[in-house]
Amino acid sequence: MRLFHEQGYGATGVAQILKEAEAKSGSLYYYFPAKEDLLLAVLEQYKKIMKPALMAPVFERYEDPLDQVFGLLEKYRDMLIKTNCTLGCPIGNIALELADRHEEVRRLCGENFDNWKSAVGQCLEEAGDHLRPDVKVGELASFFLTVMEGGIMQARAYRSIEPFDAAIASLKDYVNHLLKNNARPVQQSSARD
Amino acid sequence: MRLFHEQGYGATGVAQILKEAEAKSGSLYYYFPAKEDLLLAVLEQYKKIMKPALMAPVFERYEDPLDQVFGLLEKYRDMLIKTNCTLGCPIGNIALELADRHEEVRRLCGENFDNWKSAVGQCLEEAGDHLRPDVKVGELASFFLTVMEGGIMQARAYRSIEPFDAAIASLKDYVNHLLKNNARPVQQSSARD
DNA sequence: GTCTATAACTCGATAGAC
DNA sequence: GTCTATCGAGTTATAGAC
Repeated sequence: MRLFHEQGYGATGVAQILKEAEAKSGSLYYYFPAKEDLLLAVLEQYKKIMKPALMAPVFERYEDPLDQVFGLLEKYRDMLIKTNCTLGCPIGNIALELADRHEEVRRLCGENFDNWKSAVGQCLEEAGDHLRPDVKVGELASFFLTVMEGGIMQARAYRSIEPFDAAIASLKDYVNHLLKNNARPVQQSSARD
Repeated sequence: MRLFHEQGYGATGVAQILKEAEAKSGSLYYYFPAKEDLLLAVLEQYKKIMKPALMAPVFERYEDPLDQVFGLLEKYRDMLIKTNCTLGCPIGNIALELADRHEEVRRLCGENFDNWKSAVGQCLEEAGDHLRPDVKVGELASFFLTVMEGGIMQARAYRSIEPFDAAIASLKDYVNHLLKNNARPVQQSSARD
């Protein structure tokens, strides 16, 4: 899981996996008939842990559903900062590297994205009272994913957090335009965090 | 250029390049000492042709600068449609695959992004009269790139144009919020095209 | 400058002993 | 189930003839 995230699937050799896992090829291939099966298992694992390991801790820290959503984006920002803007979203990486060639991989990336958007969409539903009635929650959740993935890509390409922060700032600005007039606006910068 | 775009850098073997180019290894390595030098040349080539080959034809078709920008996005949509949502942005692909490992590659991806945003930013400057005075053109241009790249990623992961179209629709909605009240809004769907 | 042949190495995967 | 040894194909790159 870690190596695929850090280096990508193709660039990670089975030999390195065996070395860092302190396992032998016989053992690995007994459980995973091919390298690709290992990737599928990794993607299944991401599906399993996304909500309990990634979202739950964030959602517990905030009451307001919009704070929860932007707190989630902050998690990805933390990862960029910690890795000097080298590590991106593990699903997005795999999707761009392999979605065209391995249908099963593509499907699992889609399911991970679905779960991500479903969780974000749920927050937006809860914030529905503060949103203008014509706002389509599903499309907005999809837009959150789009902006996050695009922001991560630029952060990695520039090896700088700046374009990611700019993307989130624009997203917050947009969300504020979608709020009813009497709603408390989403704060720029870390004032809300 | 084509093979790196279709398959990625790592997944494209020198042997395949030689075969499809009908060249022999001796010739290739005479001009490009290593495979990576070929990639650098490809990225330089993208820098060269981006404006004359990609942007100029679009910008000629439209008078209104906002039409020009969204016409450019439509070009990427065309590519997704033509390839059944398998081919993405060549620069974004390379950036996510190699930005962490090859500093020179990363720098060239950044320069390609810079040029893209500079061209989009110029359009936005020209549309400045219709934009609210507090709109920061540079940040908005960066947001266009973010949304486009994120939209392409989702389109490829779902092998469907729908999430891309949804992303562009949200972006248009946002831009309309940034327009002065007397400005003609950007049209959703193909009404403007 | 371009050719053929191949070196030197890594890749994913397997066979067979234990 | 796990081990060692290794297969065969594919990789990037080079040497040397022309």
